[in-house]
Amino acid sequence: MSNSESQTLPSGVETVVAESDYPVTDCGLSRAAELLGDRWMLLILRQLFYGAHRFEEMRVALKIPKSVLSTRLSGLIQAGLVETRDYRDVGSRTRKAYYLTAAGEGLGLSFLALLSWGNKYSPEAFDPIYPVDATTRRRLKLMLVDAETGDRADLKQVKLTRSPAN
Amino acid sequence: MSNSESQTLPSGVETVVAESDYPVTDCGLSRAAELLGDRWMLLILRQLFYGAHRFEEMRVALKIPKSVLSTRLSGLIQAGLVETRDYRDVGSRTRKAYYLTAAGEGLGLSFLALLSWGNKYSPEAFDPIYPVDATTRRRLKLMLVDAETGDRADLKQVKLTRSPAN
DNA sequence: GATTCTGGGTTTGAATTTTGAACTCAGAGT
DNA sequence: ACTCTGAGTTCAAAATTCAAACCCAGAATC
Repeated sequence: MSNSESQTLPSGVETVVAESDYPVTDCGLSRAAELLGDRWMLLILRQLFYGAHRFEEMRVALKIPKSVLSTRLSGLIQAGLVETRDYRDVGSRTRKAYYLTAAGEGLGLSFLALLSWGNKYSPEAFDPIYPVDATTRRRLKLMLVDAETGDRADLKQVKLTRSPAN
Repeated sequence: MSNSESQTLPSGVETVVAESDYPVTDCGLSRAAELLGDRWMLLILRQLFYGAHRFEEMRVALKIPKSVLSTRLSGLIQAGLVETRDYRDVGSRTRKAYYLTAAGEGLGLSFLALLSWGNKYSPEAFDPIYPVDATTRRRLKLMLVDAETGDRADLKQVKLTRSPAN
């Protein structure tokens, strides 16, 4: 219990906390936690990223109860991460498929980060999946860089701040 | 229901799926979902990132029931993301504080990705927190790059693959 | 050396959520 | 008219979460 200015963190990360010590209520992560803090959300979003768009497809892949899938998808729609589009298979009536909106797609980087973390630290990461560039086929990774110059930055050097100019 | 080779995804992302259509069981994301797919885990980890290491500190900040905090912390320890260290305040006996291990710290990038996503897409991102470089104070962001050359890559160009050489 | 205080828990029973199975609905095909 | 299927909804049982009460150890105080 110390500051209300600047604080060095375990990771070497430093935060500037405006007035309160804790909770450091960064709305950003709270929002993410609220939405993804659920046994199924991440997995459902993964299905959408990977190209499973239909209710039944997802239900079978995830072995998720229909009732839960239904309410979760509604939630995602309400949260603006998912939208529906009609489709029609021959011999079937028109049905709804689920697609990510821009906000949903926006989670792409987070997904890659989590995927890479999971590969690296899961006890037995058998047969992991890597991101590569679709054309060059070269391996890709996430990096922290200066927002303007693009200079490489280090996670240990990260400080979280409230106002851009500080 | 189509391929078993290569697949173009909604985001323009393409996957190479070895033999099965769905589920594309990338263990990486499954692991993350398993651990973080809980109302509290992300928030607890955030506390640890932000420098709250003591039980009571976290409990108050998050308004989380003691019993839940207790079991979650045990879970994090078992999962290898958190370890305890003893500390001693004057006038108190030795107690345990919780710190991120290397695996825990490894989630740093994912956190920044989620934070940035939350800031960008939450309906009302009041007073968001940004990552800046601790010394230069310049704004930082996450970028997808070629793992070796460091050339900038595009999320739309991402393809997920199983074997490094493909 | 008995008493109090506090952080860090565990226990408990009630409230909530999740689950799986059964049921519904709508429209296409036969 | 009847059947079939994807996409739900409903419902009771099971699991989980919650808040409050209780416990425990050791430091300080008397």
